[in-house]
This record gives sequence, C-alpha cells and structure tokens, in this order.
Amino acid sequence: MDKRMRIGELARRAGVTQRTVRHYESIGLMPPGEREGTGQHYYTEESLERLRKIDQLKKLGLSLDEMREVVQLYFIDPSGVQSKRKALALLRQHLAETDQKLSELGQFRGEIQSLIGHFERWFEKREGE
Amino acid sequence: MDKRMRIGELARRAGVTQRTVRHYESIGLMPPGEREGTGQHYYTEESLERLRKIDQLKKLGLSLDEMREVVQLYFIDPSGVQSKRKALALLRQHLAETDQKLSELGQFRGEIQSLIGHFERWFEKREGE
DNA sequence: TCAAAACATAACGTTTACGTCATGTTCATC
DNA sequence: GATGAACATGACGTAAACGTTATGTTTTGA
Repeated sequence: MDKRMRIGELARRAGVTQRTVRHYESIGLMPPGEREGTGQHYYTEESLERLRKIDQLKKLGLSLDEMREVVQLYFIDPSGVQSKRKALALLRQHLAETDQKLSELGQFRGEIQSLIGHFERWFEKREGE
Repeated sequence: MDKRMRIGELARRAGVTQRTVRHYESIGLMPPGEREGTGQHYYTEESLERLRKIDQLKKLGLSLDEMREVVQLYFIDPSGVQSKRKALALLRQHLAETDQKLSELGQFRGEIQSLIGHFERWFEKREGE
C-alpha cells in the first residue's frame, strides 16, 4: 500500500523545492509522478528515495547529467543479459572513479593536516618562551 | 632566479585557458601577474602551483568562492598571531569537512560494490546452469 | 624593420541548476 | 458551493564559471 503523495509533500520531505522536482523530471532524471485523470501527479516512497539519492550524488560532485546513468542503476533493475552487462561495466567504471576521488581526497586531507601541524608547532614554540 | 613567463605559457603548463587565468585574477583568486611598464603581465612558478592547487580543489567540489580562503592559506603565510589563529581555525574546519566527505564517499563506494556483487552473482548463476 | 604571433581589455554569449512570477486548474473543507 | 490552499504549465530571470568575438598593443624573429 503505497502512501500516495503529491509534489508538495514529496518536495518537503526530500528537502528540496517543487521546482527542483519538476526540473529533474524535465531532464529525465526523475520519472514524472503518475497522473490521475485530472492532471495532478502522485508520487511514492520510491520517488523520495530517488530524490535523496540524487542529493547524495550531488554532494559527491556529480552533475545532474553525469548522475543520470547511475541513478538508473539504483532504481531500474535492468532486464535482459545485455543491459545487465552494460550496467556491470558502468558500475565498475564508477567504482574506479570513486577510488580515484577517494585517493585525491585523502591526499588533500594529508596536506591540510600538515599545514595544521606547522601552525600548531609555531604556537607551541611561542608559549614555551 | 624565477623563470619569468607570460600568460600563454602559464595557461598552457597549467592546462587551462588564458581566459580562465584572467577570470581567477578578476575575482581575486589569483594575484594578477606583475606588470613590466608596457602592460604585459609576468608570472612565476608559484603562479603555476597556485593554478594547479585551484584545479585540485575544484575536483574536490569546492566552488571558486569557497576556495579563496584555502588557497590563501597555501600561498600567503599569514603574519601576526591573530591571522595565524584564524588560519588554524579555518584549517581545522576544512579538515572536518574533508573527513565528512571522505566518509560519505566511502559509503557510496560500498553501495556501488554491493550493486556490482548482485550483478556478478547473477552472471555466475547463469553460467553454472 | 616589419609582419606574424602573443598579449590586454571590453563586452556579449553560454551552460547548469534551478528561482521567481504569472495565470489558470484542482483539492479540501466549512 | 464558495473559497483559500495546493498544483500545473509556461516563461522569463539569475549566479557561477568561463567561452567567444572584437579591437588595439606589444613581442619576437626573419
């Protein structure tokens, strides 16, 4: 029994604006909510999860365009051997990219720590005088 | 003896366009190259490092605006106790943010791997038949 | 020294990811 | 059944980060 909701509730619970939801629909990042004859769109919990996943991917620096493929993988389970193979290849590529980012971010962290160390030692010296 | 270079070489070696360099100067992210009477700007190896650092920070998802402070810390060593304290506080904040990102990225990595696992098991089953 | 390549500055154009009206329709409820 | 809140659709606006002419000046190499 899916909790039918309209765009207002969906957007509020996802922490985005209605405009954002419609924007994602318009560029094919979200499927448009099902209509009910009269023109209004209705959404499910899955729509909500999808919005949250998009938000998470954004934080990782992906553009809406780059996200499209990945989001598909999360919410459409591909049928057919061919599309499953494609999905697997895509996922492996994304794993590699993620590892690359993790490594760069780790290096950046090291640099920050080193700078912090410099400053801390400078202050320690001063206090010891 | 600093290898004086002009904007063409600088941009080429940094892998960006001249327009990009000028843009960074115009928003105060890079100091404008020193002029030599006639109007032309001259740059040093430090300018190059700075451009590369900016590029690195961009990959980590920082906006040019957010970058400004961090880049300062790398290339201007703050004089005076007050500014040193401020720098230290800033660096610690950036360290915390970086750790947060690292954790999120790690979680994302896990999700990707899990998805890959699903697909791989599916293929194994099929072959075993 | 003189033409071609490189540079400076200004101004308008472009893409991404929405924000912000404006206007008409549908829902909920009194 | 009226009316205020919520929704649909369209169109124009905006900020960031440059791209792309256009025009005039400076450097460089034959």
